Amino acid sequence: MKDLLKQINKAFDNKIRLGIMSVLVHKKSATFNEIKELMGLTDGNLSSNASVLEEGGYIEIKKQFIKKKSNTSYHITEKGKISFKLHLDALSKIIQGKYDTKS
Amino acid sequence: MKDLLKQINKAFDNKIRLGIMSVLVHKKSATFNEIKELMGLTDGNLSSNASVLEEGGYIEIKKQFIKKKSNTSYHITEKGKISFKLHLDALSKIIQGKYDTKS
DNA sequence: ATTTTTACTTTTTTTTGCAAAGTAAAAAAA
DNA sequence: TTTTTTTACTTTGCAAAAAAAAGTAAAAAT
Repeated sequence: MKDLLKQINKAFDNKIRLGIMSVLVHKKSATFNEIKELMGLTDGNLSSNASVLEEGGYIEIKKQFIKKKSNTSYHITEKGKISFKLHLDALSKIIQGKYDTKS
Repeated sequence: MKDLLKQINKAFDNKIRLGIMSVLVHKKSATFNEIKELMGLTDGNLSSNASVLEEGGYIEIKKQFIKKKSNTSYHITEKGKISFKLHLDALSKIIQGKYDTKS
C-alpha cells in the first residue's frame, strides 16, 4: 500500500485536474469554455488547474484566433497519457484492496 | 460531469483518507500501528486524518487497554460504508468518462 | 531512579485551493 | 466615435487543509 500511495501523482490527485484529464483522455481535445461548462468551473479555477497540468507536461495549451477571438484549447500529451494511466492503476489497486496487508 | 464532481466527498478526496477507508472496507477493523505501517504514515498524519473521518461519522475510533498499553483501533461505520460507496461510484464514472459531454 | 520507547495528540508551518479582482481585446450601444 | 459591456482568459490574495514538528503521558528498559 505504501508504494501504491507513492504512485499517486500529485498533479492528478485533485478532482478538478482528474476531471480535466478524464475529458482529454476521452475527447483528445477540448476548449476552455467546453471544459468550464462541462465541469461547472469558474474561469480562475480552470485556468490555474490547467496551468498545473501544463507545467507538469501532461497537457498542451494551444492558443489561436478564431474570427478575431482568442480561443484556447487543451490537448493531452504522450507523457500525460502514460502518467495518467499509471495514476489510475495505482488508484484502482488502492480502492480494490490489492495490496499486501503486511507492508 | 458537474453533478458527478459534486458527489465527490471531500472527506475521501485525499489519498491518505481514501487509503484508510479502503483498509477499513476490506478489513472491517485495524489498529493505529497497523494502518501506520501499512501506509507508511507519520503518527501525526494518521492521527489528524483519522480525526477528520471520525468527525464526519465515517469511522469510529475505539480506545482500549491491552496489557496496560493503550490501543487504538479504527472501524468503519454504516454511514461510512454507504458514503464511501457513493464516492467511489462517482469517481469511477468520472474516470470512465460516463458523463454527457453536453452538461 | 533516570532514560528511552511507545502511542498517540496538538501546535506550527507550509502548501493548496478557490474566488475575486485584474487585463486585454472585441463587440455592442450611445 | 467614444464609452460601455461582454468575452476570454490570468493573476493575486486569503482561507483552508496538509504535513512536519513539537508535545504529552504512560510503560518498559537501563
